[in-house]
Amino acid sequence: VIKKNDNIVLHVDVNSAFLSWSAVEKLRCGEEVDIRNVPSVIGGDESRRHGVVLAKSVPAKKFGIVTGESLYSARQKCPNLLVVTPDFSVYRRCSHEMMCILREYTPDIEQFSIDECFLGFPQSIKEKAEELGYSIKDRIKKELGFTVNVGVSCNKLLAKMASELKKPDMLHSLFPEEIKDKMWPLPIEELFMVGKRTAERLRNLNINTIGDLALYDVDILQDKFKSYGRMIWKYANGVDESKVEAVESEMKVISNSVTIPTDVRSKEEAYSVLMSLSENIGRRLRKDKKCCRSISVSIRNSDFVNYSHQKKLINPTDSDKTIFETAKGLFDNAWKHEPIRLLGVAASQLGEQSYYQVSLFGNENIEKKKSLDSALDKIRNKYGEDSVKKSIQMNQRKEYLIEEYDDNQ
DNA sequence: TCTGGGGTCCTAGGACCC
DNA sequence: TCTGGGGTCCTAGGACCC
Repeated sequence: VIKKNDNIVLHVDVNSAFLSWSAVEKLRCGEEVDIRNVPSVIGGDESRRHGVVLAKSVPAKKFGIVTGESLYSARQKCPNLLVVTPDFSVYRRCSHEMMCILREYTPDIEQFSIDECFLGFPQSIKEKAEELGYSIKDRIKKELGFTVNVGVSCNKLLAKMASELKKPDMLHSLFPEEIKDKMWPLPIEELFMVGKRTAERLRNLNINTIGDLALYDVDILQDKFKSYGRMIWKYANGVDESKVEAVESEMKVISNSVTIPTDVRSKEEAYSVLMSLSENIGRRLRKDKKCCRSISVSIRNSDFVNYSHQKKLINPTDSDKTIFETAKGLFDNAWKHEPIRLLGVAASQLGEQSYYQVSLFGNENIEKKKSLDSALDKIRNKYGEDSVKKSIQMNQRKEYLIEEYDDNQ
């Protein structure tokens, strides 16, 4: 039974976002070549082991280069590949400029990621929906210099699937009556929320296309894939009851992780990294006026195996020191004494700072920690913090400062 | 010089309580 | 003495998204 949805939803998706945005920025700065027209990718610094493809140009795609693969392998496919360093401040700016334009069309707008968003409209505009989509697409191209794909349908899932159909600089509709022709022939992994692992398991059931999934027995899917089975079956049938959420939902987790340029082998080195990660988390918590009630530490070893430990806190906190001390303890319990490639710290079970402050009692050191953290926030805001190296120097300095406030929490 | 970083959500199993 | 089940909380791990 397909539920009828009374809304029109547009999905706007920037084509090769990072690459397009870097291209626009380079042209703006007077560079001659448009990197969109040559085999190019956006990729990180391989010497810091950030060597993955974050976005690719259309010519690069013709060499079989895919997002997420290593630059090493991308270069083997295309020896003359141009690799461009990402510039996230440019991306944030371009994203913001696009969102400002989109907001002119409706207040019912949900940003889904840095380069995607959903726009909700009343059913009454249905006849003009495509025209509206085209004008949005062309206006972004004209005013901002990059192209987007637009999907038009009656719910978010179908609008998103529509915008993925053929790229770049295209608009597609995907209303329920078009599902059979436009969506069902696609391979199963092109369905939103069906990744590599699920695609493999579905293929073992002889489910190869989205249509195969749509027509499969939902009870068997539910048995094998639990709630996820029913969800992807609904998606394959174009059913999605979720609303365009114009109000930003509260962040549930704040995390920070880093691939270390060379494997960490000692506890002390690991502690230094955990300290700067903890400070980053603490600062962001305080900026959002939030406290966390749970901390987790993740480790990726040199064989790329990940594991993590987490711990619920007795008292919610936004203190660098408490986060760090907890992370240190978690690390000591988790670490298998093998070379470490990546370390991460995450704070979850977030809640309002003010709520926790009134509900807290018996911890007089909170105010002391607060003043220390806010003093350091000011220093960091003034001088910036970025590189792990620089942070480690600051950490050592902070180590001294912190001794005076140690309360053995 | 092969493989980033930041998120959301779900499940399973154990502890503990009634 | 033995057996049982439901509910909640916590942790670890894994799927997916961009």
